[in-house]
Amino acid sequence: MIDKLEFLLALAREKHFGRAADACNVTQPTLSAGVKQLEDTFGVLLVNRGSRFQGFTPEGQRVLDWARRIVGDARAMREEVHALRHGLAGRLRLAAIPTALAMVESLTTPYRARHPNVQFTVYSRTSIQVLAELENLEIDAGITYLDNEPLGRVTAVPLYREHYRLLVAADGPLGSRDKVTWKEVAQVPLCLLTPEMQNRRIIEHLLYDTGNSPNIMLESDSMILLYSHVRTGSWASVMPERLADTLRLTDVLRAIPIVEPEASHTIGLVAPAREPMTPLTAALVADARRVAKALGGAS
Amino acid sequence: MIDKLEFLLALAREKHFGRAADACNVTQPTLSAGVKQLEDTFGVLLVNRGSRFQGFTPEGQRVLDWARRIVGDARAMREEVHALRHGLAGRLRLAAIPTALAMVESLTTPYRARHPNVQFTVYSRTSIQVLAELENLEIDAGITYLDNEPLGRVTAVPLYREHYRLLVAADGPLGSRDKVTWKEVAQVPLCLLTPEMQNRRIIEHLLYDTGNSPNIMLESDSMILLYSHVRTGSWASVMPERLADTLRLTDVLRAIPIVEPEASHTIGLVAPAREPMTPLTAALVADARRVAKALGGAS
DNA sequence: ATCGGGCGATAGAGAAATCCTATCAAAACA
DNA sequence: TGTTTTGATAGGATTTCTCTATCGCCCGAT
Repeated sequence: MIDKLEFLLALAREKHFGRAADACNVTQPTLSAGVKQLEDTFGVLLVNRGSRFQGFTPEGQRVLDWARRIVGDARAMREEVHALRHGLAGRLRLAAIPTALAMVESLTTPYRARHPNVQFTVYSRTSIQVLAELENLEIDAGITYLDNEPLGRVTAVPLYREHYRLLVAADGPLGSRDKVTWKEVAQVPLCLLTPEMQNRRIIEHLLYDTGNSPNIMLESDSMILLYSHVRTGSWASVMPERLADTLRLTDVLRAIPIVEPEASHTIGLVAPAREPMTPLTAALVADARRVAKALGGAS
Repeated sequence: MIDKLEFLLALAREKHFGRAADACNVTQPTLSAGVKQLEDTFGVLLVNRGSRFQGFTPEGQRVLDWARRIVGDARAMREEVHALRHGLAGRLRLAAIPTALAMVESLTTPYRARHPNVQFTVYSRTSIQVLAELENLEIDAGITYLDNEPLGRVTAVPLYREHYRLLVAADGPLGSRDKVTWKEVAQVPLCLLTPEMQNRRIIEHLLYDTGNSPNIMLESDSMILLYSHVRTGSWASVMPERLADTLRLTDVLRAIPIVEPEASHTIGLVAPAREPMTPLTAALVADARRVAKALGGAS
């Protein structure tokens, strides 16, 4: 029964019988039969299909909600019983938005000190993907914006606030200033994330609000690519201050506060709003609260 | 998987492999194998057995908690999907303490008017049993004291308050009085519930507090037996006023308020604290809130 | 000490389910 | 119109499940 519900979850995220089957390590006929069996026991069609996957019926949606819950609980049960015998162990699957990737270590390092047998998998994802994968139990927790997208059924722990800075060489454009306006920044050629990233959209929005259209010289979905370019001193960028600090960019570049307006957004940890949480996730949330205090709350 | 968890639930309430197997409609070896399989997948012993059932291990207790939750959710899922297709239908299993049995109709009657396809099973149980069976998912909701036992993880809806009256013929002992004290009542030979019932313990406690020892002429766990005796006019009893009214005892007998102290206890509906509830239970809780208002709240 | 009954584990056979490979039909795409 | 993609179906092998029958153990009674 529970494995059939897992089929449904896989189908929900893959939207494709074949790929969902792969994800479950079964063949496509097996997954088809599993879904069909669920439909038989409920006496209701769960999936709309016309020679290809066409989404879930209303009943399917409800079953999907329950499936997420039940499958999640079953996993939490296994994990908890295992933890009772062998202490906290297993793999914690995280996803973070690119601008938060550099600070993940401030969560994982103290966590590992406390629970050395826990392994990590950390994905770089857009804020949308973080929430979607959290929903589908593909990850245990995420690090993303708390104040932009609607969060859904999650527990959120604010970690810090992004304050935006112009990263530029001292002898570059505006490099001698103590503060700059968004209007001025819009004149500077910039390196930014690609537009599917919320950080890019936030910054773009602030730039467009000045009435000017910014000049994005280079864009990438990889922070390490942006970092290596900006570090040369020949490219400018707009970044959260804490990120620039963590990357040691402020050693070689100026990080100039951008005003009018002084925008900021909250970044935090999100975990499924399950009660109780899995032991691994619960420990992470507890650590996150401690770290948030160390980081000066969400200030 | 889920059916194995059901085995565990049955074992928890029957405390006996054979009887638990019967309750699950399987043979004893099948249930034994199911439990063993759970133990194998978790890699932990769940049940202490020394040629007979000796309770659960600590890990078994935790698994049991999860099992209650998962099995309950699975049932709720089935019920909800069924309700989406065919409207509310099925069987609502209730348990009420004896002194509340007569008022159950004030819940079931409006419920049935709204949802004619729902069938009822109502058990007469002690307040302890109500909570235990609620815990083990043997019943969907219960009607019991809200202010005496610790309730545990339930949602409670207060329905009314029990105010105690001396039921006695007009020409019987104290029959002409407008109010009596517990001390006086302690002198009267009474018909009461048996001592495992909380109502009996409440009344006995009030009587003993006067320093006298009451004279319990007749006791039973059956309300209809008490009713038929008291109705003759030759036996006296102490009952909640609303109960006496519902049973029309006040037509033929006097119901004299008992003071010093004017004790009262709250009776209410209790349902598992599951979010979301099963549709049948949710509808019952909604009705209970309405009925509570009609009854004048918990006053 | 021995017998008898209750309880749960074990063995083995038959039944049922699950899962796979191979194939098919329909729709989508070029 | 041919090709590809997608999900359903058929048939057979394998695994899993569940039953009957029986055993071993503990306990209480004789």
